[in-house]
Amino acid sequence: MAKATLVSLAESLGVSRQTISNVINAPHRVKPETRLRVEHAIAESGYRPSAAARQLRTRRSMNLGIRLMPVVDGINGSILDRFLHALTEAAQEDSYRLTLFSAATDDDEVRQYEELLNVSDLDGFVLTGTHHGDQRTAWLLENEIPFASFGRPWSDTEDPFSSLHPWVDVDGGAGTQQATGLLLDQGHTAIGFIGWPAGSGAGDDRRDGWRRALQAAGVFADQLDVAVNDGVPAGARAAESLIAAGATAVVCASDSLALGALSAFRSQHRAPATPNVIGFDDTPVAAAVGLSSIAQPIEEAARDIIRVLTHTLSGDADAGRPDKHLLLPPTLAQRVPHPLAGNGWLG
Amino acid sequence: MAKATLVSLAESLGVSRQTISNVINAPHRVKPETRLRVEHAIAESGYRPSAAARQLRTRRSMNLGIRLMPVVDGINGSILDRFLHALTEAAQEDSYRLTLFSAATDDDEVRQYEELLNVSDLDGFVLTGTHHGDQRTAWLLENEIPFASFGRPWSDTEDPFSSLHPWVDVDGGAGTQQATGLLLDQGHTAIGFIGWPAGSGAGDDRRDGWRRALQAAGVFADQLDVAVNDGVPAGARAAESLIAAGATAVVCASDSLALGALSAFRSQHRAPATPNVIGFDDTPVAAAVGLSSIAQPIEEAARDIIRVLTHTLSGDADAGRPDKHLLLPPTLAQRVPHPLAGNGWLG
DNA sequence: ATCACTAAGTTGAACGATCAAATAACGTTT
DNA sequence: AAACGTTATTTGATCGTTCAACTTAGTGAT
Repeated sequence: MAKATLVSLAESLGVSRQTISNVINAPHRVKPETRLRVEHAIAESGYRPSAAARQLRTRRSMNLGIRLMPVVDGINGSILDRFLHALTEAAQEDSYRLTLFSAATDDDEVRQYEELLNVSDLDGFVLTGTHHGDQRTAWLLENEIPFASFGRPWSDTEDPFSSLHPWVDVDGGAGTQQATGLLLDQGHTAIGFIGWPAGSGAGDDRRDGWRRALQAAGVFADQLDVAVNDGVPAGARAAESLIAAGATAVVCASDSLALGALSAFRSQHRAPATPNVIGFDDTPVAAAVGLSSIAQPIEEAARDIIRVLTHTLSGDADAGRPDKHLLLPPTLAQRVPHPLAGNGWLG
Repeated sequence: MAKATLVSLAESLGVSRQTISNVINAPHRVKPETRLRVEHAIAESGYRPSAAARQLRTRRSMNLGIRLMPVVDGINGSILDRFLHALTEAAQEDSYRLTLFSAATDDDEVRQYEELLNVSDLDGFVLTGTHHGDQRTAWLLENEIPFASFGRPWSDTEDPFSSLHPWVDVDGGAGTQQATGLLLDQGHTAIGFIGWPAGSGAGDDRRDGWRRALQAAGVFADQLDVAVNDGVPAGARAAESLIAAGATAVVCASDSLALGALSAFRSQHRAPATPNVIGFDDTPVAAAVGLSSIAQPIEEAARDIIRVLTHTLSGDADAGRPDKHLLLPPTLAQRVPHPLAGNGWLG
């Protein structure tokens, strides 16, 4: 038998196409009796509405685009995994779906926007990893494509809370500040920071948190600040230099770096009774070796991003509108390193 | 100005809509001169074809669905990341896009198929992690939905190479067999295997490879076979019991297990000069600690899956058809453990 | 009996592309 | 110059919905 459509179903039932459409999209408009009759016929015939026809008419695809970031490091990458998951589920709950695309660079990402909008109807985009002078947000704003970003718009001059596009971010600085505060409470004064080279927004923010905590405590430790590219070996080397400079504890911008640092402390037999290395992102590996780490509420962030984006898309009035800009607080996952853990992840 | 369509563009250019359509879809049919004129006008007007209208007419969405598996373990999860990436890129090259969805169980996955087919037009699905008695493949076949799976159809009675649906898989058994062979060559005879409880298809296949290698060498080692659920701690405990039983080397069904095993060997100071623990999947963490591991050609697998699936969808004749069933050989990434590595990942 | 209102259902007209068939333009051959 | 075969372009119909406007019937107030 031929594939069922609204018309074919309507004919066989003796009602109009619109009635069937109403059963699907606005059941309250149909008399319960006929509704049941139609619903039964739908199930019977295996009728499936054509999404294309609906999209053509309603001008909405219920599809959101998201870029799959290049795999950099299996350790930190796992948080992206969680994010993608939460995002998919949140979108699903609001009847949206996620369309993947991959791009090597930001420029490439913009090219992909163009391409995707040409061949696919996307209602909006989710951005991750915003940074200074981000070309992508500029392009999207200019072309009036709806989007929301995980990451605030980093700018030296403008207040992120007055930005034109919705965003959700985690207050990394508050996290490192809290972590540093904890180490201070435990009696450490020579607390180092291992982070990334300046300019990355999120990285600078994390460094600032560490600095703020020390300043508040009246401790001067600017010389205990190291900037390296991410990775376990780099973290170990950085920690070695910090130990040589007298550091007794470190806060790190990532778990990869922290894992290296932990290893450095252990191999120098400088491990105190209480945890003295704190990582960032609370990855599974951190949990496995008992590394304390700053945990981002990533699932919550994903839900908020979807909420704020779908709200923009639904075009509702501002009444009852969720906040367009959200800065979520991280939490500190405190752990006691396993007695054997951390010794020699990679020298 | 209003949004440009084929008709509005055609009018302003003094040509017919079909000519513009041809410029986009079959440029060779249009006189170079007019083609340039049209192309210029397209760029000028910022015209974007409506994907929905095209889909409605052509009855193809160029969209493939893929389920995002639950995050289980940051270590083994990273291979899924690579797979998803490669799949996205391969799809992109063939002008297909990937639509994500998540499902907690297989039953749930089938429900999602239903739902997705109702609200979204998907041309097909990519399945991962096939297993014995897989409900999903059965449902998809019954409803005549095109799909391809990463993972052969596991069955005790039927030959996977005569299965009705296309699949691509990696010959895990060949990998563990080769790995075991290498350990035999190095003089080990008491070689253990740490794998998962029977029934998982891929897991059983890996165990079989180990067994085949030992049988071929005339070694009997059935008592050195341990089945545990995946994880670093479980691997460590399993290795301890194997060491107690006299094992001098182990092959593992995953890097998580291998990491635990490496740790167990080190903490018992039983580390020989040559690597005696071999993992599976060649994850970034394995690379970081210098763990030898069986590497799946995951990018190649992804490309092959897309190729075979898109071919099915294009409906071309069997001539020039790629193989519907592909079993790819893994490779062994041999590494020398870092002197400090592996000591106490988690006892 | 009239009017206003709501509820239930119908109908014509889009939405914006592609397919298939028809026509126009053009150089070649007879 | 007529007939022919390509190539270039146009036209009519169609894909399957939803929107907006319309009919019809039923309810209750005036």
